[in-house]
Amino acid sequence: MPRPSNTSERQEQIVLGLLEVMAERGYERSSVAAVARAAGLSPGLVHYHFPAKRSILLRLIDYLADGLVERLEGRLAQLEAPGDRLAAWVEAHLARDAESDPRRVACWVGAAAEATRDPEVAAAFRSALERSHAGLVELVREALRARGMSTRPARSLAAAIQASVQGYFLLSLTAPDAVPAGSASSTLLGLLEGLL
Amino acid sequence: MPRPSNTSERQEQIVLGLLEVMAERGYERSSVAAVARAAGLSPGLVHYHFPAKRSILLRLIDYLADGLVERLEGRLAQLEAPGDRLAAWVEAHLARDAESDPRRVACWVGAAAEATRDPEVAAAFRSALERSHAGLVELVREALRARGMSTRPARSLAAAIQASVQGYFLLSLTAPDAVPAGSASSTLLGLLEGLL
Amino acid sequence: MPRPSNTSERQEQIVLGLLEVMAERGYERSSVAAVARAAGLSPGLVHYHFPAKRSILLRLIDYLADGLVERLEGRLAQLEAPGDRLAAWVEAHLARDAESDPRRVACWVGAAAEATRDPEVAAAFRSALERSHAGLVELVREALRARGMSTRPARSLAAAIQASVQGYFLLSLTAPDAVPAGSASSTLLGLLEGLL
Amino acid sequence: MPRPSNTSERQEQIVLGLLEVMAERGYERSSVAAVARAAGLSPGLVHYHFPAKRSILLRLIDYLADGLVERLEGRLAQLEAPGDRLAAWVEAHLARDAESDPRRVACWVGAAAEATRDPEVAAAFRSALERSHAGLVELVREALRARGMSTRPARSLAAAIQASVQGYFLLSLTAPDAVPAGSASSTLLGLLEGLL
DNA sequence: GATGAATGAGACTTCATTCAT
DNA sequence: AATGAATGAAGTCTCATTCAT
Repeated sequence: MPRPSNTSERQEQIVLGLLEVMAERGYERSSVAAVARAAGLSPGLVHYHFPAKRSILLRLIDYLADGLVERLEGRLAQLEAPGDRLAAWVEAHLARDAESDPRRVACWVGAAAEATRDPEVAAAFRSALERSHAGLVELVREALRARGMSTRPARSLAAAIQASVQGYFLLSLTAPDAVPAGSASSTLLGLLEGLL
Repeated sequence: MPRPSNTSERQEQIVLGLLEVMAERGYERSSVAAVARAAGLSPGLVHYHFPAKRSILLRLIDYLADGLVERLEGRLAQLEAPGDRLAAWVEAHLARDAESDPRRVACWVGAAAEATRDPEVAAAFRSALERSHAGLVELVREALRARGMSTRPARSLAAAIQASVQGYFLLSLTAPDAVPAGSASSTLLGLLEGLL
Repeated sequence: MPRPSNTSERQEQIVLGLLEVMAERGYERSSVAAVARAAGLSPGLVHYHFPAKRSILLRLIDYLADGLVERLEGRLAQLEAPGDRLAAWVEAHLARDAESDPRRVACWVGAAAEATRDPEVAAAFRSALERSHAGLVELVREALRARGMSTRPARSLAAAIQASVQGYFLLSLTAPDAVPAGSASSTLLGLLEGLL
Repeated sequence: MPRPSNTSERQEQIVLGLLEVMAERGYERSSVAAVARAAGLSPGLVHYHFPAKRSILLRLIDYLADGLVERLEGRLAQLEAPGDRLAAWVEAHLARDAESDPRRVACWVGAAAEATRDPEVAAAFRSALERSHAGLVELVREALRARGMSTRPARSLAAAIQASVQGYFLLSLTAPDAVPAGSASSTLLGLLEGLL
């Protein structure tokens, strides 16, 4: 009687272990042993379910993107007005509510740093980013159209918004005092308001 | 007859070695031996001039800030109009010209990631950031005043600008395709224009 | 109602798995998991049918000897003249025809190396070697007798022949260019001719 | 005052450590730690002087070849007659005298087995073999010429001699009882005598 | 009989730091 | 000041073997 595979549960368990450890120590210093401990598993088992440490990170990046997309879709579902929808995108990223998890932000920025030197991580990171960015470009285009403006600068504008969001992530981790509490999403939306 | 100290030249040499290696591999993977090699020195000498590997990073963070401030002052020196001065700040950060060095950006983002988990690095990073951020807040305030607007949102606005800049740094390293070439500083300035 | 045992089929399957993997990677680097995969079985099953990894090797050594003896008997069956029979022995070992399998040679030499340090493997290897060597000594004796020569040097001669064969195996794996194609068995037979 | 490099002494020390351990356990089971211990060094130091375990083996193969060539040249120096010189080649390989070291033979055969699956080791092994084999071909050619025979079969004959030698090595390790003591070189020379 | 998860020891390798010279 | 050898801890990964199902 074959034993049912539990690889996907275990993998998620391990990814959550990395999420926890990496938020604290960064990727490089998250030893496989520590990740295993955080996941409540034996060190050997990690390599039974993942071929290498790096592949856990790749999966974690996906996992973070999944969470974001889900959150985004929840907020977009009920909105019609282009302006509202764009605002919802920004808030899904920047709102610090019960759902949001600072560990996720820390891992995300850590993954970005890792992407800087590892091509495989870079690809995963880009593709994860793309999942929210493609939607953003479209939302910007809608908003421009709704106000009768040219959609030409849509990509540049989307890039500016994305950059702001990523930058807020980074600042919230490294220099939170520089960002007045709660100002992030409202200020960014204000800037957009001005332009549109 | 003691030899004349050459510690400060040597330290700069070593800092430049780290700049080079870290841009390629990240901080954690920059071995002291590799840094020494890049600096044209022996591994032992590194620890003669620095107590620990981390102190090289602390010094590098300062070095990066020095470069930025210098660049900033050069650009601000000749400008009077508040709007121009604010634009100069943005361009000093985002312009990709002969002076700018992608390795510096890579190290800066790497340092940010490192600051996430090491308090001492965090302090150095915050203080380096502060050196350009304090000026930014003041420039924003000037610009608001020049247009007869309240200076109340100055800090929030400065934070948004800073976030955009940091985010552009991060995106330029991890997903350059998302940012239309040359759009960074002009788009950000456009957003500010809209608001002011 | 116990299931009928299929251990012996399974064991052969596993031995063939080792033959395949070991020819490629050597014994030490042939993981049980890889052997199982090559055999189309699960890792756990290997240890159900064999107490330890080493016992697969012991069985493989026997298996290789079986193949050789079978081949030998096929060739000897129809020959009467002592000279021909000795030549048949040599050719059974050295001919590279459709029946011969380079993987077997690789495993054989790998087993020899393993025998160097593991007494149990050494015993199995010696006993496998003996199965073809005993016959060889006898064939040499016959050949000497047939020419009216003393049979005293039979063992030494047989050893020389055996050494040549084993050495050709080794060279064919490590330095095939040193051995002109097809020269092995004819040259060795030529040397014997000269002596006899 | 720079410290004088001792890398080459250390490397030799480490190679001798591998010689010792590998003769006993084979290459794969010779842990770097055990090699270091045998060499009287700390484990870390081994990797300071060698980039990887494998490179120690490459160096050992060279070392073994050096020893053989030296021994060979000593024996050839004083001989003129082609027949004697060929005999000297054989004896330099097979004589078991005070100079000869069974550990070297064990390592040599182990290296051959390793060459079977590692291309870099294979190259080193082939090149080491070539150092004695090139001379052998020439000696055979001389001997044939001296007796007014065609030198055409020189390469095949040399291969047969080389194979015998390598085979005697292998048998002496795995089945010494099959080879009557002291018979190796005299029997092989006898075979050559018969042909020439 | 069969599966595949689980374990834990041990392998190779890297590296910050120390120290004799 | 400077060199480069030396150390020892820690990291990633592999794997024979065991065991619940």
